[in-house]
Amino acid sequence: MRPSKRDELVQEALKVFYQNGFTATGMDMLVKKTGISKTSMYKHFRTKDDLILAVLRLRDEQLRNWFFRRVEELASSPLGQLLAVFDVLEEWFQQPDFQGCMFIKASSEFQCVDDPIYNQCTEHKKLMFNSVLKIVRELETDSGKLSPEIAEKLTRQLFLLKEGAIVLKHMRVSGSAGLEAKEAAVSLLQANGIRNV
Amino acid sequence: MRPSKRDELVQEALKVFYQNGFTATGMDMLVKKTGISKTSMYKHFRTKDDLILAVLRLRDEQLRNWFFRRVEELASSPLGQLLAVFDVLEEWFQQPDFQGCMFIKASSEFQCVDDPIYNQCTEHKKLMFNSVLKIVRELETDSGKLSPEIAEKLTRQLFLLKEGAIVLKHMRVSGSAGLEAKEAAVSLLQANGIRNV
DNA sequence: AACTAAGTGTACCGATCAGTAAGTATTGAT
DNA sequence: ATCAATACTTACTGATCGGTACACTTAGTT
Repeated sequence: MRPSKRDELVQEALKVFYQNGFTATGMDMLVKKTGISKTSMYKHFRTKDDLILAVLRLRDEQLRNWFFRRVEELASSPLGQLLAVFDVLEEWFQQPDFQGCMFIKASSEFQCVDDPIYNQCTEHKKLMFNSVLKIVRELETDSGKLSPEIAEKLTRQLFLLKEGAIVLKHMRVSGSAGLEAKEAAVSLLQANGIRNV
Repeated sequence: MRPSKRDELVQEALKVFYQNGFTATGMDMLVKKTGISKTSMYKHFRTKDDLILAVLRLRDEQLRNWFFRRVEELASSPLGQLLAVFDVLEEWFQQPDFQGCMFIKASSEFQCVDDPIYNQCTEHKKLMFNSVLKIVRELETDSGKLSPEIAEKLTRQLFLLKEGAIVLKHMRVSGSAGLEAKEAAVSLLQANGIRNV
């Protein structure tokens, strides 16, 4: 198999776009930073937007896999995993190269509703949401599982905390946004009658 | 006094930057959209970044004034105002030209910690935070006001909900993010022993 | 009438933008 | 050894970038 230039390009482009922004990063800068020739880039991707889409696909895979693998490493019960979500969030924030959520940032630069880049960003968030929802559905109350409606509502509320934490951490408004979100999450779980929280 | 071209420029530039992004909007596009000559622009602002800073200053003033005036119109008690924060948030989301938070987006494009634009964005968030904090400090529990530490912690949690709602609304992940945030806020207030919520 | 402040249009600067063309070097499989 | 795929270098396109130079108009003040 090929550990090809293409993958190498996408990986490096991810770093540059993440740190420098999408519009602000020119293809010539990518040539300089990756050492890959422009001809070669355009053989793999027809346009810059196509490259960005590939970068976002990689990031989606990377982040979701890493995130929920860590969650599973930290806890096995549904309740434990749900709380671990916020611990992993904080882990992410503490990484030295943390610069916010790539998808929030990309959707800030490509806001048009029918832009494929914008839509890929929303798709990522929906996938993250569904992964959290899956955990919430397994939670135990004193009277068994949550109703589907309550589970969805609770997940939406927890998701608000998560996204807010990402933004406020990136904007340096809050130093420990992950932990604050976790505390708030505990309150929300208790308010919904979750056992043993 | 002059209702001058300068103000006109900043107001129009705000709209264009908001809908189209900062880096993606060139000065020539601003000429086209505002009808103001480039010479004139550069007589008022030395650089594009200076113009952006002026735009953000205007936006900060506009948004904060509007937001908390609406909050005061909707309720007079501290508890009522705090809940009204999320109603006003939802009002904002329902405006047809809503395109997310200008400061979150600007800080996505200008991420460098020592960039004046980035710093003005964080400043706006801190001002918003302090305004909410001021309300929280007036809340009544069964045993009087909240301790300063609890008040700050609660405000941070509510702020997470607010920022999360902005992002998820902008990314069309949640259709009624303001109301969801409000429900979550109620739970957090109850969890902190606030009276009559 | 003379002066000033604030605005305009046009043309330009060098740099960079996304993307292409043409020709050459490197590589691995057969 | 040959062949084809892949990547390379260099140079280029036309458009646009942020920003400037210069000559002109307009309006208000004195």
